[in-house]
Amino acid sequence: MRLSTKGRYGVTAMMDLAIHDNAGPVTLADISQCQGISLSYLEQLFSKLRKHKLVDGVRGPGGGYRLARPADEISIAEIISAVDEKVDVTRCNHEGNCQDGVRCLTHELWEELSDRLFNFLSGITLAQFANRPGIHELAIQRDNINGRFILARRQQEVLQQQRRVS
Amino acid sequence: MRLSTKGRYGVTAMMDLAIHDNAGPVTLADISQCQGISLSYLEQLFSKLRKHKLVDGVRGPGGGYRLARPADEISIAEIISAVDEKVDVTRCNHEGNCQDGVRCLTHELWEELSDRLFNFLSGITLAQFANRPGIHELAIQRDNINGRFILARRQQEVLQQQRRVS
DNA sequence: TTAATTCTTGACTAATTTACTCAGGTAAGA
DNA sequence: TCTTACCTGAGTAAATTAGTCAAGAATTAA
Repeated sequence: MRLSTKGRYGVTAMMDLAIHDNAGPVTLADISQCQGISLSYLEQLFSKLRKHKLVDGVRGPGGGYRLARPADEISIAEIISAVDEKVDVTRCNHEGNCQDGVRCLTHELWEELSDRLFNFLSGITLAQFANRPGIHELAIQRDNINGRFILARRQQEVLQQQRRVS
Repeated sequence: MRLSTKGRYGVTAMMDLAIHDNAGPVTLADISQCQGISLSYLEQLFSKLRKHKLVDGVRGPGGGYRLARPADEISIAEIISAVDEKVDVTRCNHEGNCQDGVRCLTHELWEELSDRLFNFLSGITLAQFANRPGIHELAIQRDNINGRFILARRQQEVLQQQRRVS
């Protein structure tokens, strides 16, 4: 179990998707502007999220990313381990090289702590954050104020249709 | 909240101290050999642990480090934040520069998750690992087999006394 | 008192990871 | 066909990690 800013970026970006889940795909450019993360860096993160089947990419105009599964089936632990890429296999690989028993001992204790942490984060889903009362409305409202995102896009569509008619 | 190998080193080293707590100070050289961490790197980690009042250093022959408080009053969260040195203040510092409300929104959600994690780790103490039935006996036994640590040091003292007598 | 031991501090460095840039692709819709 | 936006990979600057080296201070044992 590891937790760095990389994991935080992954989780916050996924929260963003979850909040806008029912309003079409979200572009990385939007997330980039909102969260202050470089676009290409996000592309790398989402490449991993895609490979781990956590998001679906939708190409072409109007495309972007959406959650691959319902928000209540995606845990924080999944996101972090997808992005942070577990490393660091314990040096004592249960062979002859672990000559000192006490190392193994504290290793075992650490493994247990790590497991507890993972289980804790497995029990927390995106939905617990996205579906809280008021959050969704607040998001739409704020998007609207800033004149971007999905609502802004819808407005553009309306404008284009009006032009076509006239 | 962050969690890297540095934090793991800190926690496992502290577990080591907790296990040997009632048998005098533990030297960094011992921990270094047991855990496979370089001595000087441990010195840096323990410098931080000392500044955060988690351990006491005992100088001179027979010295080493011991816990500054009982193991049941030291939480994992304390150790990690002492060693890992919280960084990364959120970019949106509640001033005018956070122009996009959605950023603030996901930031708040992240903060909440971070808090939950911290509270979880605050509820886990060193004692929960060190005081488990059998652990302590096992540690002594293994130390004995490897002929090092406190027991080995005691044996040396006995031998030296015998020399004095003869 | 002297020597050995062990903590304590600081400066410096190699390796790794993070965060980012650039530069080109490819698929899908208008 | 043109634009949009995903997708990929190579390369890079900055930060962090992990470690080395060297000197010094406190304490105990001889």
